[in-house]
Amino acid sequence: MPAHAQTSTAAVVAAGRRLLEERGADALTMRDVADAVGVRAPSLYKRVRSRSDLFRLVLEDVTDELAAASEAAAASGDPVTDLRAIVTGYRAFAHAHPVAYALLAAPHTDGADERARRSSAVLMRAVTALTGTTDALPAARTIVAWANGFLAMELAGAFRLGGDVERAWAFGLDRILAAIQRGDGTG
Amino acid sequence: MPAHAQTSTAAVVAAGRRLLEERGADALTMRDVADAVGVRAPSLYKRVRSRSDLFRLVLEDVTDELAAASEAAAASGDPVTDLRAIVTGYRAFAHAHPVAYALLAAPHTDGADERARRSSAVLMRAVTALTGTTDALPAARTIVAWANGFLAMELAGAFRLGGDVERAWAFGLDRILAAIQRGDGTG
DNA sequence: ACCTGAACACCGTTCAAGT
DNA sequence: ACCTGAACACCGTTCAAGT
Repeated sequence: MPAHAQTSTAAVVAAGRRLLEERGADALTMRDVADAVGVRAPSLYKRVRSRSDLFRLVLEDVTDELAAASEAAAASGDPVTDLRAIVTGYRAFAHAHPVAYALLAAPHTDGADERARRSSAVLMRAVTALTGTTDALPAARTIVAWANGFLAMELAGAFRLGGDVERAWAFGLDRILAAIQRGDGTG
Repeated sequence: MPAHAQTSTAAVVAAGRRLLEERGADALTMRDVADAVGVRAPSLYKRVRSRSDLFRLVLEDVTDELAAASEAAAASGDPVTDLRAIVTGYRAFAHAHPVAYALLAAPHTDGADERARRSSAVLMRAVTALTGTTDALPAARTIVAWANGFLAMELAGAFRLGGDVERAWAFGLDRILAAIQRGDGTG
């Protein structure tokens, strides 16, 4: 009589994501994930290929959720309003899931391209509406680089020395939104 | 007769940095560092408190070198020229030491503040000359966030999907330098 | 078909014993 | 004073054996 499945890939990924966020990347061990889903560590290998594969699945889950949030945020039809909503959504997501967000900047494994394309599609659409097609790609890379860099530094505590972090965020967002729409041919 | 020292903290840190850059963060093991300096792993604990302490020392070494490069790069006296030189220097450093640079964005331990202040002093001076004191802090955070974010994405391969990365870099740098000097009161 | 304990080759780290 | 081998408590992962 075949043994019944005690868990599922989805449950393993969910447990991994919870452990990652609550106790950090180093605490995401196969034994602790197994404990969380009620099996022994070797059984996890029926669900995931390896620990790094589990890590990849967890980050894909995070990416999917971030993409869905972006899609929901960009609903006004006005490109500047939508871009503000998308980027503000990034920040809210980063604050809600700091460990996972910080890891999204880590080197991608093969196969992450399609997901990256999807997660940036909403932003590309708003940027293209703002700048036209010629500047859209470098403009999108500018705003995403700034947002990711700012949030990475914020999550890492690099702004602890003082000053007003909220003002720095508003300043950067205002200036960059204004800067990418100037069609002065420097791009 | 006391045993003679076979290595030094400097040699341990240098070996750790070499291993980190050549084989990645996971390959920086105490046993491999010990091999590289000609002792056994337990002897390393006479030089560093722990593996994470060694990691911190390695990243401080990297930070010092980056700060020195920035100081050397900012020599023209013109703030825009200096800022371009500093940020271009960040990129050259990131390309030369990709593993270490990617780790500089990681969460800081206590005591890293003074080093962070030193490494950003040159940039703060150029930004202040460009924007005046009122906007200097948010303006500096905007350009550093963009540069760090861009380089993190570049090193992570996030730009593999196509387009001209060099153009995106030039576009972002041009637009941000122009944007932070506009004194329009939005900051 | 999935689950398990035992085992393997690793880790970081400690410590008593050597010189 | 520093170095060492042995040992400890962990890892990820494999695998034969159970149901």
